[in-house]
Amino acid sequence: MTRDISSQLSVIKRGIAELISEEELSNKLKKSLKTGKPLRIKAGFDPTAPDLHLGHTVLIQKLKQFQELGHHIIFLIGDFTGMIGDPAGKSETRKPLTNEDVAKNAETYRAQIFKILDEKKTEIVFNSQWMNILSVSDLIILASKYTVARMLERDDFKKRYTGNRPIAIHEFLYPLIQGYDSVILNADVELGGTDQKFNLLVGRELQRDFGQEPQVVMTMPLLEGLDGMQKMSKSLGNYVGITESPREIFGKIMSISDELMVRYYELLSSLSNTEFESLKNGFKKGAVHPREAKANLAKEIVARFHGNDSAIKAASEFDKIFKSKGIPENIEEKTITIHTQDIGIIDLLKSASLTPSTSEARRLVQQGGVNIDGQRVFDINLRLAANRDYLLQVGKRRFAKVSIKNIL
RNA sequence: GGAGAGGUACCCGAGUGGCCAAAGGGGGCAGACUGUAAAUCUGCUGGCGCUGCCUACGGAGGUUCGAAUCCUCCCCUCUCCA
Repeated sequence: MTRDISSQLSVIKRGIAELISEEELSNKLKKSLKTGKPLRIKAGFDPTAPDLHLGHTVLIQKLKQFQELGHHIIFLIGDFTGMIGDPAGKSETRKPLTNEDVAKNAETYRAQIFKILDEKKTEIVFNSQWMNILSVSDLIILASKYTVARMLERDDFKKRYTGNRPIAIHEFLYPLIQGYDSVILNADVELGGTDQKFNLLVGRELQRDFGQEPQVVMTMPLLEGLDGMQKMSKSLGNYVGITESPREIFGKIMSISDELMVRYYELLSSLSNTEFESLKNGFKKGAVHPREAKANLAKEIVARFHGNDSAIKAASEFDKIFKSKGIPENIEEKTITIHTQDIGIIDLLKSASLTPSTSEARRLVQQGGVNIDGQRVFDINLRLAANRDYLLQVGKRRFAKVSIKNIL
């Protein structure tokens, strides 16, 4: 910890949504510098969704910055809440996670976050460690520290309450449990998305009740998903998973709107503030070509998770397919076995899993979305002879080399 | 416990006996165009043995030639009262 307070603060504050409060943080940093004790930085994750996406990395990038400043990162896996199961409001019953699931998901997390964080300097904890041994009376005491009216201050509770939508009792316990985690961990700072603000603030109250100095609360903006409207989430399908292939990640970044690209630069790229501002202005004035800027962003992000070479390859592959209308390398090869001399195009598309249903296959052919050996096909009754290979293209980006073998 | 409102496709949301595989919007997919899987425009968007058939409007029965729409019971959500 060699950095002075103001330079630490400028790094920490970059890109954040809210800081409660800067003064408290500054005091904590001062104390830390004086005593040589790093600050304890907490961030919690839900193990029900083991796959991290770019939205999560906004937060993890911030943790990394703290880490680089020499502070102690505590990565909390909320396995206790995960094992209870998901809150109400869902029509389908969700099966609660088993110990095995949690362990597996935690392993996945570990592998994923250490693409960004330094493994040696990161502490991973599970809140089941202390929640499992909390007695009912302890829980009731915990619950007595908060009121319904205060719970209803939380925006989504309020919205549901006024919108006549259900709120299950245990949902009120979640903020309390999360706050209690901060007490147990003696957190100095807790990071979360802006949607976590309420929960994080509950942590402050509880710490005060338990005689601790309240944690500083820092929220990071929620990253919009690929649609640019709703927050990025797996269930909405508008996400970029960090374990996805370079080609997928690159393509998905290229598919975002120009407007959203600026936002992604702001929250995801490692550009400095001044670099970001100049890019933003250049874009506004038309000096920066949006396509090029987007490709650079896509490359940066692919490189982060797959390395530089993969990024360059993904970029050239993308150009090949979409700029020069070429075909990618490494096309998936499939063999279809039939018992007749030939096979109908619709059947083939379905057998090769290029479409989920025959109806979908029909629609695609009728709409001109299917090419065979570079030739567009419109006839849904077209039959293809067996014992040869075909290059199938469905839409712009689904390719397959299909070999049809007949066994009579 | 009582009274009332409601549960529609991936999501939101219309529809109160046949013209409803169900308006409209969002999302998704495809095509055109292009600077990209941007933007914009157009089409499509339950399944299948596809000019027809099957499944579908919380669940199970019933009335009817015919039901998302009417009746009965059940499940779930919300509001007010206790």
